[in-house]
Amino acid sequence: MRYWLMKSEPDEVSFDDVLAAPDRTTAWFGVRNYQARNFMRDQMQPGDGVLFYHSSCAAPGVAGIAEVASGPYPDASQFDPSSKYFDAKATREQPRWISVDVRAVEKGRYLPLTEMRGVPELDDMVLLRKGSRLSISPVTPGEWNAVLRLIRQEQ
DNA sequence: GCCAACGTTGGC
DNA sequence: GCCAACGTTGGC
Repeated sequence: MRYWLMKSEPDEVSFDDVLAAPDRTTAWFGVRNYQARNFMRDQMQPGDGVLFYHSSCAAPGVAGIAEVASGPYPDASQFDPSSKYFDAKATREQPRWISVDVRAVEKGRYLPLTEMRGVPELDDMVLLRKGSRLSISPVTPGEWNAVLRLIRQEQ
């Protein structure tokens, strides 16, 4: 069992959107970075823990807890010419990009990035490293436990 | 809107 | 295979 942090722009897909979706599950599409793709393809397993992170918004932070809910499969948006994620070099026979399904599990207190930066257990988090832009990054068990403790704190 | 940091592209 | 130019990410 591994742990991950996955970034989503809440204007596109927010944690509440996933909570409201059928089976609280959504396809994670639009990843167009090879390192992030390889994490999904090679390392993610159904049941892995996911920190659902809101990026590119007024107050970036962890919006909820989710889990990986499928194995990898081709990202449909790469084949759709009307999608901004269309990739002319991808074919059905040779897909380039993949998705996994993600299921919302628990919504706690919103944990802002600004607060995360002050938490000693999170000092080495990939997310917090200078210049880190990965949309999917690994989370250690220690980091996972620290984040869960924080989001379950009373407000 | 700015801009640092990083990834990708393409000429050579 | 190098690397400059360009594009993107994402916090601020």
